[in-house]
Amino acid sequence: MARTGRPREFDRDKALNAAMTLFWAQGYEPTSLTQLKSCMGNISPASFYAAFGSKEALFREVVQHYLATYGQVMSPLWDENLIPRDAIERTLRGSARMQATRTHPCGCLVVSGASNCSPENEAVQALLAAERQRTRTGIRVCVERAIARGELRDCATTAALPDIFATFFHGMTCEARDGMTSTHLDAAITSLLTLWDANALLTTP
Amino acid sequence: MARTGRPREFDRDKALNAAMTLFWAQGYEPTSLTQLKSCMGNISPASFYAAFGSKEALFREVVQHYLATYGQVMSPLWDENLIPRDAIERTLRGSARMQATRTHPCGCLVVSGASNCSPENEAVQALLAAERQRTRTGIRVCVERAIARGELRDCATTAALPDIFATFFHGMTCEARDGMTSTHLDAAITSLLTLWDANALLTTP
DNA sequence: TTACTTCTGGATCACTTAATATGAAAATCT
DNA sequence: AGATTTTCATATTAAGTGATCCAGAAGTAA
Repeated sequence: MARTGRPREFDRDKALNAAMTLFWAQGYEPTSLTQLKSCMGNISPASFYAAFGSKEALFREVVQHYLATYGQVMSPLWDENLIPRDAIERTLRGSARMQATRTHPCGCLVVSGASNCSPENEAVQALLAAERQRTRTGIRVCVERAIARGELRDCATTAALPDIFATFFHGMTCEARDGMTSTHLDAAITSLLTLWDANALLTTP
Repeated sequence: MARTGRPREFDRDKALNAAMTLFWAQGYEPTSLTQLKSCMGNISPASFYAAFGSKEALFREVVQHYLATYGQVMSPLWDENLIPRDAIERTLRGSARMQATRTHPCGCLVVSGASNCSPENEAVQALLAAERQRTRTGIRVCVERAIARGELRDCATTAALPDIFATFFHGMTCEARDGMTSTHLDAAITSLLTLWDANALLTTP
């Protein structure tokens, strides 16, 4: 795009990554422009606004970047080549490991990125809420597919499975941020999945 | 205490309740003094600081008030007269109904009250984190008591039950705030508890 | 009444917020 | 070279932040 003119002195990708880490740790509102500019390499206000537009625009870009990288732990949910149970198990385990890893802030940015918001930033909150809804849909589709494929009983217990998985999934953010280890989360997932297996149907191999 | 002098013109309890609602909906940091004073009956800064000390002091009082009222849905957890399974079921169902009720902000104040915090307000965050830890302990004690009483198998699945319940419990805040109804949460709890029953032992009546 | 205590309203504190304006510096293209 | 384009650093904007201060009003106790 910008072939001519003075090249920017800071690395835009590195700056975006640094911003993501800060937003991830503190959330949208408590993160100030001053903190952002500082962690992005002491860039000036002019450089910031020229490169990213505004705080909200930067946050939206951060969310997209997050979804394209760390958020990919959710991708099994949309992989129709996977057996539904596998898709959910991989998603849960992958997300648990990711959220509990200490090389970056704990928990999920989509869950905790804008959980405290004043009315004026409703749009930011809605952005993440929509993404969470997408996740719920993905889980529900997986369970319905399992029932349709005859891998899961069609009963009251399995009808509630999507809500259980979604609630558990979103709860992991709180647990991970409060220090629960990946090992503990993984054990909980193993135990939780016996709820699936208890309602599984035998499939002819 | 204050027998003499000019009596305050506003109702301190009503003001505290109004502040609780606002903190509950928006969280600690995004809630400004201006908003607080406004919702507390357009009281003046002087009146505010005389009655509550500071924003943080008010928040701590709000949390105590919350625990003493809405937070009482957790009390079965500490009632040793209840059968452990009952204690957990009542806590989950009571909390689900409370969190999804629309007469006040959705979700749990202890979970979402300070989830987005800058470093300078770490103390506020720690206050709620300690309370969440208390809940986890309560759940764990219940499960351990059930095992000790011979009502629950002692195996890997049941060892993970406390973490499952805690994660699910804290996840309800996200779901309730995103609009999940009490009915759906209740169905999820019913289904989740089959995980307990699948590992229950028969007790001689 | 008089003395004392407490609350109220308004002005104001120093500071931070997100966002601009300006002019010079540094690179590319013709 | 010279013209153009873009970025940079500094200063500055207006509004909002939590928190104080003070004069006066409104009550109680003697």
